[in-house]
Amino acid sequence: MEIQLQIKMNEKLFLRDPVQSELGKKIILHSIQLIHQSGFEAFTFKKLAEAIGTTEAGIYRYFENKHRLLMYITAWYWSWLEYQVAFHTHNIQDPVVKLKKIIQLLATAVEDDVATSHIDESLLHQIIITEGSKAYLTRKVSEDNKDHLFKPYKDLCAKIGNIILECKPDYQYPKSLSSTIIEMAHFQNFFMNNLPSLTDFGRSKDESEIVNFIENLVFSSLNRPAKTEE
Amino acid sequence: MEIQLQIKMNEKLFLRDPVQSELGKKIILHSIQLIHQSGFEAFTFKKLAEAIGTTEAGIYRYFENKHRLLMYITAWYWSWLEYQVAFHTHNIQDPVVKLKKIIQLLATAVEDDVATSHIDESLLHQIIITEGSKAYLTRKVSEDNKDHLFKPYKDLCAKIGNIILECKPDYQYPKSLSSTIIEMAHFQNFFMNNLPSLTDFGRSKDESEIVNFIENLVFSSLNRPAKTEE
DNA sequence: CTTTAAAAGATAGTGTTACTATTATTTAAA
DNA sequence: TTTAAATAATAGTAACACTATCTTTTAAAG
Repeated sequence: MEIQLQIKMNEKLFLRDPVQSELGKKIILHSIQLIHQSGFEAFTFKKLAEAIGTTEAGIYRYFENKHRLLMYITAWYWSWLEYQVAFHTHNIQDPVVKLKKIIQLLATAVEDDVATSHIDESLLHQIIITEGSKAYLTRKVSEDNKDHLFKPYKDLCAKIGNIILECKPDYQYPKSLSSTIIEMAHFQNFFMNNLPSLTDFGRSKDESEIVNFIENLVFSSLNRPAKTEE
Repeated sequence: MEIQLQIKMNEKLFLRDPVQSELGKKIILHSIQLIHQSGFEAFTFKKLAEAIGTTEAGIYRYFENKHRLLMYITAWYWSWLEYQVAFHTHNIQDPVVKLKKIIQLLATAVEDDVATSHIDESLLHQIIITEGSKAYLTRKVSEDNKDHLFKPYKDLCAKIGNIILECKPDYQYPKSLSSTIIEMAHFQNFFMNNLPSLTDFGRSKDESEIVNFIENLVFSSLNRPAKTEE
């Protein structure tokens, strides 16, 4: 049985749909590899074109510029992750168990998903950790947001927020806690590997400790006894 | 009484010390203004030179490139904030009160500090929210880290970590919680203003709600009853 | 099997960015 | 008053971020 997973992307993310052609798929595949290798700053359409064996102009027919390409791959990642979440939490009743599963999915290295041949999810995960926030930390956020380019991220955040509310219906900050979980899963990973003294996992470099930390944080808050102290 | 606050910066951050000359101070002042106006991506040494009334080559005598300049102003900010923390928590005994004060300092807009004439801290605070993480989210982190360029950030993180331990000596993740507080104070602010659906403060756009959220999160964790549930 | 259109490839060109180098002028200390 | 340091002025280069145009290939439609 061979199943190919297709994620429908917002059309504003590209000029020509990359999944519709060989060249398009090569662009995605190689841009992930190149960005992973040398980082987004050093990544250029020229290098990408050389890696693929096409020309700069060829890439520009698919993506307006490299920032839009980054937007595309991050949006793809969040969509894919939402699918992963749906898949792995399916049939789980207890919202606490669900939420733990989600934290684990967020904070743990992913394996390459065979259902998407032109994308290496484990590389992508690494990229999102380092480059993901650059997709929105720009002056064009609001503009990009109006084009709904962050919808996958927001959908995932909303979904996690709802599960948080299932755990504790009167919790006041489901969305903020949700975005905190997402961001911290990545930031703590980046810090652990690059600025270890900002974390408590610098020695072990063990992702499961990030899971423990986030679980501790989240469930302390959600299991908190009704207002007495403070 | 007029007191000027001087922060000693790591010499690797610059080629020529900007606080030692008028031109240098202008570079800092105007770069903060320009980055605040149009963002770090759009910021160039040419524009900066024009704004100051000098030449590109003039700027290059002070800073190797614009990334180093960003490193400089972020490092300056964290040093200044550590001083603020020391100042505002001085004479406070209760570590919980201290920690609350720190959360408030991190998450709340700062007023311009008159003791530093060439720097507008309120603009700087805005810059750090949007551009701060770009200082370390690069391929050069480890290299920059070896030059101790992140020391101010790490010092602040360690300081907060110690106060966390004062609150709860057996807490397992003081450093991770500390970096989480710092990052979330900024990220939730960015989200609140730019991608409000990722937070629960999109309506009010009230910074004090960020303070409440972070306090809730932190003190749930620190007041957590000794292992029983979960 | 041929026409036609779309996609891709090849090539060239432009303005901007990120620098480096050189020389002249100002300023400020010896 | 000399001298050195800092600054200003100017020029130049390689890479980057595009845009334009034209030709060839490919693939669908008639």
